[in-house]
Amino acid sequence: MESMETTTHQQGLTASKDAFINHWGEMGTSWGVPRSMAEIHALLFIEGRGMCSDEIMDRLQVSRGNVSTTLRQLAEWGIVTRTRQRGDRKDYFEAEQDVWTLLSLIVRARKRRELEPLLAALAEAKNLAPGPSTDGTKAEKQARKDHLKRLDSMDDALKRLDRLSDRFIGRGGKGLDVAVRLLASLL
Amino acid sequence: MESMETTTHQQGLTASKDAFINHWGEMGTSWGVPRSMAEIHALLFIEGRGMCSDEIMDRLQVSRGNVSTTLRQLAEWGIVTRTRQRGDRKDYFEAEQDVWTLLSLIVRARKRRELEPLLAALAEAKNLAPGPSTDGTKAEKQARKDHLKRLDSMDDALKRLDRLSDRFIGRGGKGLDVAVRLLASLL
DNA sequence: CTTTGATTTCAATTTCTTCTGAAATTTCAG
DNA sequence: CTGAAATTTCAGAAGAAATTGAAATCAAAG
Repeated sequence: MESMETTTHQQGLTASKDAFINHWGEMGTSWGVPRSMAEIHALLFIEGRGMCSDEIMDRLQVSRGNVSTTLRQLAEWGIVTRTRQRGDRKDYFEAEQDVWTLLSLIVRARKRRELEPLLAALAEAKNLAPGPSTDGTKAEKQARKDHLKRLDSMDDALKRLDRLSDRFIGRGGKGLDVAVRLLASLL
Repeated sequence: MESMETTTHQQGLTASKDAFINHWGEMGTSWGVPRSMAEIHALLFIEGRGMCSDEIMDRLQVSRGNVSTTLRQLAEWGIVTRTRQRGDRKDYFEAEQDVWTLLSLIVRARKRRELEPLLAALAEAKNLAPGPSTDGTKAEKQARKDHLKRLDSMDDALKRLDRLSDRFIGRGGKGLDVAVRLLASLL
């Protein structure tokens, strides 16, 4: 019976999608991303087509407000694109389908939001630190020197990562892919 | 007046340390790390010496229970080392001082806790997905094929990252440093 | 073995984040 | 301009996560 087969397949397909969505949402929480945001993204990714807010609400059982806010953020980060279909007032959203581009966009957004402010903070901490003047006991001088060294080593490492991500993630999208293949090939 | 100079320097040093601790704690929260855990780590890093729980409690104003639990986790991840001084019942803790080793340890811990479970979840999702049998409409067959392709592309990318991190982060500690310099030199 | 000092555990609490839902706003067709 | 259909906003509710603190446990010294 043809339709029974089809039903079974559909069930499997849906179960597989659900599993993906659930786990992606779970992962989100441990990375500081709200579960529902990760789930909405996972849904759009795994469906691979434009969806409107009503469909998303129904499928994931989340509120309209949540969907609206979340989609705006995802769109800001470039992970999701808003499109409209002619003769239809609704907005449709679809997720970036290329995984490396997706990862690049995520890295880029986090770099902006978090790495850059941290670098600014390190600069501030360096400013506050006393310079290497000659007074104080020997131990005090050493302590000031060591402190600056710690700040510098942290600063150096993060700046290096910052520049690297500019290079390999900047523009295009395949940069990350290239970098990973390159590293892998160099053992 | 010598002691005044010294006082000023001490103040600057403390202010600089505090700034570092505060910002590191702030960063922690946006990466899903409890603020107090990030702060405790920052304190140990920036002091660069063994500290006992009482000193940490006093300095950061956090509870004994919190300090105990947090230090155990940091020690589990290898970011912090527990030591004892002879003739002293207290435990002393000090943080890894090499920044690249530190970053490696962080990446390793997150990989274990999050990347590996996600890879397992993807395998599960693949299992649940219907295979590419020939029945159903043309559109249905295509949908099954596309779905598997999405899961595979995600799986591929994450597995690649998983393997890379094994290579460059595994053992030692300087692997990350090498990888970053390598990439930077290759433009 | 007992005492003392330290650490661990965990239920209760507090704090912070996320989510909801309805009102306000915007958009567009007619 | 008007009204229908959609989106956005945001105050409050719900929920999740972090933190406390005190009791239980453990460990070393005597």
